[in-house]
Amino acid sequence: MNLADLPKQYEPQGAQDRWYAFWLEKGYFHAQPSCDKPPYSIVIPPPNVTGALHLGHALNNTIQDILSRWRRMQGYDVLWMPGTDHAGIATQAVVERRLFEEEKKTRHDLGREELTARIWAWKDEYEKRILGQLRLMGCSCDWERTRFTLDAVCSKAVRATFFSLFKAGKILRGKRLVNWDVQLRTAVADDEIYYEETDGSLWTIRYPVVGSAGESLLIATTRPETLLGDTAVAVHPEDPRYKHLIGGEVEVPLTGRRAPIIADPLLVDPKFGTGVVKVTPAHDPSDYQAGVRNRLPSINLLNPDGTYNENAGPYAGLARQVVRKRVLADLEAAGLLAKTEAYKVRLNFSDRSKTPIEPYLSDQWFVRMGDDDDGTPGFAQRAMDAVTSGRVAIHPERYAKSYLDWLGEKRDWCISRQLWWGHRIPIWHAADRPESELERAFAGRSDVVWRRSETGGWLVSSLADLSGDELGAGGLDQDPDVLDTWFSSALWPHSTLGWPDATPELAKYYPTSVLSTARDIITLWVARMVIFGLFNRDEVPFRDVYIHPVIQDGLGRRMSKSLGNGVDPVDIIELHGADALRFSLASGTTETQDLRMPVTPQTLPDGRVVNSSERFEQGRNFANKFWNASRFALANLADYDPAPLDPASLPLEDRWILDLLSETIVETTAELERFQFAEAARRLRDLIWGDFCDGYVEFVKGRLRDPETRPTAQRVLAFLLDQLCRLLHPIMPFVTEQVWQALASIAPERGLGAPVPAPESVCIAPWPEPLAWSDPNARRTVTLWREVLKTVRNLRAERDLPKDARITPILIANGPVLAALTRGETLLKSLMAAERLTITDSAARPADCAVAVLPEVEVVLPLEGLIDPALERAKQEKALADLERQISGHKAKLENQSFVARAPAEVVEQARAKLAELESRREAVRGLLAGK
RNA sequence: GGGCGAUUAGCUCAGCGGUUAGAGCGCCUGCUUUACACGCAGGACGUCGGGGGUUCGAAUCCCUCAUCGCCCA
Repeated sequence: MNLADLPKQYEPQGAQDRWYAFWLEKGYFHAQPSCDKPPYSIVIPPPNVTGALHLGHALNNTIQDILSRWRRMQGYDVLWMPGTDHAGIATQAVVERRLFEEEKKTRHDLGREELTARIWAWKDEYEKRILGQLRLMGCSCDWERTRFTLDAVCSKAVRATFFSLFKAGKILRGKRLVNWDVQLRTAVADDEIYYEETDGSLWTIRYPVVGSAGESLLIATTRPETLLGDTAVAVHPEDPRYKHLIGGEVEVPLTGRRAPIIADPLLVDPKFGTGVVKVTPAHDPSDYQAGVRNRLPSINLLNPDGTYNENAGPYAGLARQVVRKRVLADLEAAGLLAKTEAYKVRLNFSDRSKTPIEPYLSDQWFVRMGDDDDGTPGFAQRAMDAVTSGRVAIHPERYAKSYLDWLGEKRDWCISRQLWWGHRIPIWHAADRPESELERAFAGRSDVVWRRSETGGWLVSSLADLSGDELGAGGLDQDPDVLDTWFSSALWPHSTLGWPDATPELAKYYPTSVLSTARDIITLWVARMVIFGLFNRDEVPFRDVYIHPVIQDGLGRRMSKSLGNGVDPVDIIELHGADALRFSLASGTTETQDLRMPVTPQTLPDGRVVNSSERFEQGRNFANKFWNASRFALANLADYDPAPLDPASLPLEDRWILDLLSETIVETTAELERFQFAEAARRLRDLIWGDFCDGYVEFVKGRLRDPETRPTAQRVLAFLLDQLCRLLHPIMPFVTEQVWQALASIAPERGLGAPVPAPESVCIAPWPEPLAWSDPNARRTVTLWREVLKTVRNLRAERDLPKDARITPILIANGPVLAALTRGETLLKSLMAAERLTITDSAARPADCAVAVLPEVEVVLPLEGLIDPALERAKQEKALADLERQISGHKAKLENQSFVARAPAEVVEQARAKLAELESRREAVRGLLAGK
């Protein structure tokens, strides 16, 4: 192969297109349940079809692909299951917003069927885009098995799960206070709302005390209109101002209703405001809790669209803001408004519609998380046990705490959403009637169960859709709600494998090996997968959970569209290539919780200005470095001859790099096993750049020029390149395949001993094994050579020698060190570009010379006429002072009796040896100074 | 309010009880040395957030304060 055939700079685009297609064509990513390789499986955290992938996705999928490719090379039958999530409210909100912006229509103008059709179209577009992005990144997913949380396979699992939950009594229905989005007309989860401080007012309202003429309670509130739903007022039980009123009643202004004065130490802070609060259980979360504690009735004032309902009497049918105005005016008129003050209010907004959230009492469906009445551990407890027992291991370990804390609350999971996009709840409502009618209608059917509803009537759940006429025309109405998105996501590790059917995939790949995800969904998603995995399969869904860091910009802010600080992985691929993206991300994947990437604008070849980060240049440069080292090797392998080789007879520098390679294989493997991606990347970079490129390539150049030594050097070089491709492949799949294929064309058979044919792709090449031998002596010797070389260069640079100056270095050493240097004489001389190299045990030095005293060798550079003696002397004096400082440090340590007595013997010994070495170097430097 | 984490070179991060605290980027100096200027060679830059403690020995363990971030109320 000719150097001219290979571009000087690595061209990622061509390699990406070519080799990704090749891998697909070969079917390397397709798992085979029938094969006898052991399984290794990962399910992708399905990206939401709301939008395209961001850098966080790129990071997570890089990790998963590293694991998948590495394990595939290790000989596992790897299944990386790809797919996407319908993302319920998020997707519906996006489509609804667009519908309104573009056509000024709401979902009610379209109807359920038409709206969901539009969302499906959106889904098709984004699913395609997302999966395309994963391919661009090089992800080795099993595309033939791609799933979608709303497809037939996943839907079947959802239906089966709901049905068995219902049958097992784990499904509850009840009135609960939820975060209500009045625009989308649905409950939203706590994590789907955000807070904002706004300027509001604090109104103080007078509540007359019943039966105590003239006495009244002053109550401050930011939401005066909710007094229409007050069912109590509360004071602190120990508050002397109000103790005498507890048990009495007040008149709720404007309603003509009476409400009790209750004592509640949790709800009331006597130091805040007037020390009296109104209690509106249907419209405030803490009031709701107080209502439950004190058995208060609730009055729901709201219609689903946010207007006030008939319970608001004369205010019925009005919007919240209008009600507030009228209530305030009416209070003023009645003389019951005592005070109005400006006040900062913390308002909740829906993340989806950006409108204020109303706490709203509504019928919702729940999955029971608590333990059974007889003490049998419930869902939350079982999921906690899975982690505390170690059946699921979370990495880094500290994240197990948030998992356990959250589950420890054992709060029921609200699974209903008043949306149109999602899995419809498989419940049919029937009016009250004798149970015998149900028994008759569903006689002989095991796929239908029913239960009495707490509001009267029947709830019927079924595995198959019911027509609605089973109890006579119109006797059954399907519940309009859909399930929380997390319900289907919680099934992902087994639903994607075909459960409830007993598929070969389910048998082989469940439980999966690793789940890689972000910490913000440990509770929402990870915990729930464990719960449903245990419920449906009686087995945890994965053995290891890896929590990756969150990517932020340089200021520590999350990347987001609204901030304009987001980095699009596709842009990075276009700028620097997929390997650069992957390597840079892997390098940042430490155990830290946040990964900062300072964002800088950059111009694409087509002129578009996009966000990038300088950190990606790290990966680009490394890919290019590897590419060029490979070019060098390939160009020198033209006449490669795969004859057998005896590793024992190789030169020291070969044995040195092979020993380093072997060590890196062991360590990189260990780092990957421990999910230490940054460490793995660092070790590979150090070996390839620091040792192979900077060291070995320079060492071997001379031998490649000599026909005598060339064949052996070539065989080692081909072997090294082969091994490096394999090691680097999981992180940088494209450049390694590009090199692998080029290598195959000139050195198809390679290996350290007897040559063997190389696999047709690095993608399926076995993961490297460490060598059977190690050679500490080669390591020591070559390390010494490199130190000496560095020292000579350093002397040249520091003494400002002209670059073409012919030097004649002298190396002074004794015993084994002298021998080690002598073995490297030819190599050292050539790499120093020395006219003459003297290696000796004689301490005689020329008069004018620059000297560096290393621990075991003195490097002397004769510089007759080129040297300023005063300057040289100053340098040696500085070196002497440096040594003195260190010597006194070590002396003090060794004179300390407790150190000698208490420190481990080997540490003391080390200190003694170090001191001896420092002292001998000092002697040498003193000698130099004396000679001047 | 509770929990978790961070604070080390200008920036991004390693190091987590034992030599003189490291890397990449950036910075400075010199180099068209036929693999690579996305490079090579060399260099400068840190009282490891403050204070206390444990220890023969602390960036590393403990306590405390400060600042920042995340999660849960």
